[in-house]
Amino acid sequence: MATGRTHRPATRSRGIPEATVARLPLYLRALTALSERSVPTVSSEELAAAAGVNSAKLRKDFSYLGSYGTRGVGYDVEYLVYQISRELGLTQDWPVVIVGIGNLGAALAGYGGFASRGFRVAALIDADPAMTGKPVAGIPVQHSDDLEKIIEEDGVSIGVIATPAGVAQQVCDRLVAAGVTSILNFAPTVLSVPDGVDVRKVDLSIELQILAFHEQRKAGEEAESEAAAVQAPPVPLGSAGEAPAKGTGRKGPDGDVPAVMPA
Amino acid sequence: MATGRTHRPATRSRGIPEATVARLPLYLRALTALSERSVPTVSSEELAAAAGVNSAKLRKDFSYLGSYGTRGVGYDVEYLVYQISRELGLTQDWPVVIVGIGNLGAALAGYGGFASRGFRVAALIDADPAMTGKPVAGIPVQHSDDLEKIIEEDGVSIGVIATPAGVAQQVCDRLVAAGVTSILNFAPTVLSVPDGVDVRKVDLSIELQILAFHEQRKAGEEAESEAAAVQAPPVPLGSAGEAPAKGTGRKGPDGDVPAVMPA
DNA sequence: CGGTGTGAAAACCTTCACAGCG
DNA sequence: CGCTGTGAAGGTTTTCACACCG
Repeated sequence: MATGRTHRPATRSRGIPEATVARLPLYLRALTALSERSVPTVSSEELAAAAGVNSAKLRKDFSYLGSYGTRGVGYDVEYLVYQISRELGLTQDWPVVIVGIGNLGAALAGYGGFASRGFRVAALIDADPAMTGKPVAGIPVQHSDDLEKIIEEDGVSIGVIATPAGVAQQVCDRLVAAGVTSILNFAPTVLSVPDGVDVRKVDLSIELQILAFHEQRKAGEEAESEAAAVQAPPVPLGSAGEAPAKGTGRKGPDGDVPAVMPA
Repeated sequence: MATGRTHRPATRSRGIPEATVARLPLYLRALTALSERSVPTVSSEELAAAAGVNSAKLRKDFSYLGSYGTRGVGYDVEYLVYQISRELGLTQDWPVVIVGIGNLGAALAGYGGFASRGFRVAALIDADPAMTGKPVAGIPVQHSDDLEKIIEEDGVSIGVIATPAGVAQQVCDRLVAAGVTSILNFAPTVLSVPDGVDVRKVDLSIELQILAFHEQRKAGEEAESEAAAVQAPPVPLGSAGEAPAKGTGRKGPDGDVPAVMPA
């Protein structure tokens, strides 16, 4: 998912696997909840359940951070919260800019979990002059002409792109040129960035499509055995099939199966 | 990421790796763009670039679907669009309900990429009576009392949860009880669901934390060599320590390293 | 005894590199 | 000749299972 560098031959040791990094926030959330309920210690089994993973994975993950547990007892909640926060870099605060204050951008600006964990919305930026000055979630929107100035003045290194897809790459380029090195992209486009810049994307439509895939499969499962009919093997028949139509459409490559390409 | 089942010992063949499934939507998007520009064929190299992956991976991915390319030429764009759509189950349309019409829910309701690829917002549901009947993105909000009725009448199998974390599990339970078998969760909670139900989550805060981790590492890289000072090894000294205190910030815990657990 | 920490095995995913087809 | 399709190699992640410690 992350694009830029991420490799680096591991100078000495200090190499936490990416998969583990991606789970640390989950653990942290579960631990924070425990902490709020003043639970002093927790076992890998309990914590794993709360985080929705299995305990072997959790223990292995923690083993990359160091030996922070007590055998026969479990983990000290407060202590672990602190260690994970530190590992994730959440003991410092990260100013963040959000570019593109439409529906989504506004929702993000108002998102609580944002401020809670070390992130601070340093600025909201939009290209629409009509938005300039209007407060969204208590923060006045600034015009995108000032993007570079804002980034530099505030020392922002993380940018969130919530613009339409069409302008996302331009916005990205400007952010990067101004010094941003991590980008969270909500626009449905592939961003290209120079080495050393990380991009993560969040795409509703992709998530839904993945769900649809599994959903479809569940439906097919009922009629399971060998009835290789509607959407099965990669060669035979040449029945109907009816191709797409609208958002995509054109004629309708219909012979469905290989053999010869339509067009 | 997906929670529920996903395993199943692969009854016969028909096993597209999860990682591949997760990329199909990306390919589809890139292909759709090419299709709109009336590009007839594309090579694995070109398509891979457009989708932001490398070409070997793309070819391997496609090989799980079948042999849809032409050696020496490439892939027929229209044909591939259709094959991938079919594989993902996008040739049928999927009614979707969105529960929780706050800022985020409203943004999702208005999201274009939604309707475009086979998904149809069948209903918007919110617990606030003041919202009931109010149109959001052209669709009137319905009250959550009617949740079960809506799901059943429309044959909805995909639900999107955009409620506050506190009620997400209850909403999830009701959705599942009413027949939903795929859930996209935007609330920052781990949902537990019975076997056979898929959950995917989207969590802004987690994504930001992952970025922060890499960002922090970049910063540390500048002072690289062996100056094992600030955030290094897992054993020595035993200075301050000072556990955190809720929100995040407080003093400036700096003694930093382990040795003894605070608490 | 109970639960962590971890080698070793298994599963999964990516990349390489090239045979083979159009 | 050019590009797909794919075995095989290499890497990463997950799971197992148990030694070891409090």
